[in-house]
Amino acid sequence: MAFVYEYARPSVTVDCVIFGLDDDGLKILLIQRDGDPYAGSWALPGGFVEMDESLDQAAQRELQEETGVSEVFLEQLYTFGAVGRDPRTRVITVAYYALVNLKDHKIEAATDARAAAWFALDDLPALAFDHDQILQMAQERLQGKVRYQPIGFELLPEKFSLRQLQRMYETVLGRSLDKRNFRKKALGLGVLEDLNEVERDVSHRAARLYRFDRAKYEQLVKNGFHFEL
Amino acid sequence: MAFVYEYARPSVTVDCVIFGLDDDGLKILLIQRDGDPYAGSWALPGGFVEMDESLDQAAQRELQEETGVSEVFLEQLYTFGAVGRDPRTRVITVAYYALVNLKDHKIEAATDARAAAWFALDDLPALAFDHDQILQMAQERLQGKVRYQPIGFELLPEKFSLRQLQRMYETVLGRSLDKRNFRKKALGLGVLEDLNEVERDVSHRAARLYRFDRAKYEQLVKNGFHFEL
DNA sequence: AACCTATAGTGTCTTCTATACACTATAGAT
DNA sequence: ATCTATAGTGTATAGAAGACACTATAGGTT
Repeated sequence: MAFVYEYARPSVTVDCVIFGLDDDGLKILLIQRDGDPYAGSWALPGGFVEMDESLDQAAQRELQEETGVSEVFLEQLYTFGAVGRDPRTRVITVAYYALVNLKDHKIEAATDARAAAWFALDDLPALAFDHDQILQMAQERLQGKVRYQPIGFELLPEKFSLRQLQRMYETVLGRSLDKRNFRKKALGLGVLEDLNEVERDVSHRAARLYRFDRAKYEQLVKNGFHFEL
Repeated sequence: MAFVYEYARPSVTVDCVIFGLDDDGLKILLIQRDGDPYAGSWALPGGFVEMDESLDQAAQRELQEETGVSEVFLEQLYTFGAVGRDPRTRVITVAYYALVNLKDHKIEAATDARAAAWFALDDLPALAFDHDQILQMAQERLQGKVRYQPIGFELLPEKFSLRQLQRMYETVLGRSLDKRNFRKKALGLGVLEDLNEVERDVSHRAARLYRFDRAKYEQLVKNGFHFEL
């Protein structure tokens, strides 16, 4: 492995853009940096990739260490490698993104972060490094992807009503959808399992609850079905 | 920059999947490796990222050095970082892909490669490292992307007939398309400039020639137009 | 008990888009 | 003059997307 030391080579980090949904809309998870550079600034959770872990594993580990959030479905977003993006030295970062149901994931700041917190997308602090660029690309990817793949189900609780599903789509897409057309289409996809249950303790007519049937979804995809919502 | 030496950190390379089109169909550009590991094997052109160049620049440089192909529009594909993908040490590779018109790009093997050559996709040699995986992902991306973005124009010469355009789409998508419907749709997009010229020296009725109007395309995209072919 | 409020749930019509499909025109070769 | 290979053109049908308004009901309020 001598060549590793022959020249200075770029280092590799991972950074995670974690989207969460609650009644106020979309949020993202940030940490407050403890060490230099950008000490005190808010940043995406992330850190250096170790020799004995894959990129995916590194992203999961850093997310867990810095925020306490674990077991999320992280998807690779893009790799950022501009020369000056870290003021200290050359750092290439592989960015990941994920969607989580905000209520399922309690956060706890840890180790190399002062704090971890959810921020509304329209009320963000200044971010360290080029993390604003990374976030922007993540939002674009999310909007593009949610239209033809049912990734958005990660944002919802296990059991959800069609209204919750519609609001999630409206929030992510940033526009309103027609109720009847949405329901027709969502049910027509054949990946929602009707639980024969209704909401409880709501002061209006209770909605039926559904579950996302991932097995049926994967079967349809295998047969070449093309999703779109 | 002391920390670079405190621990062994993964190295970073770039690899390029270059698709070319000629009358026989889709080809990809490979180099024969000169040094270990996999000496003599065919592989995707690529190499280590230097400290003072961006990832995109590194991909362009390695492609030029190893194959003589330059000035192509490289797009980032995915970053591969499994622990054992290079037998020597830990190497993370950022994969790029591009489409070129085969006749415009004469290849010339150089420096750290024995040879460079185009290979038909259905008649490939065994590839070094995990390059078969990278290639497979590139093919999937290409098929997905060609349907809703006019990237395929890179595969054609500057001036082309609608027949050439249709054959290119058929080749990439792997299925045949209806001539009249294809022409209707292609012309309807409004990004083809009619050059008021026809083919020369063909032993049949000569086809009109068109040019891809990138400026018009970008203007339409900016106004939220959603392409699909 | 009557009423209020908030959301659930339901169908039809119109418009647009995708697809299937067959013949005439013409440049160059024979 | 004829042949060959490809250019170029329009319509009809089927399916998908989008617009649109009312009745039903759980719980709260008076």
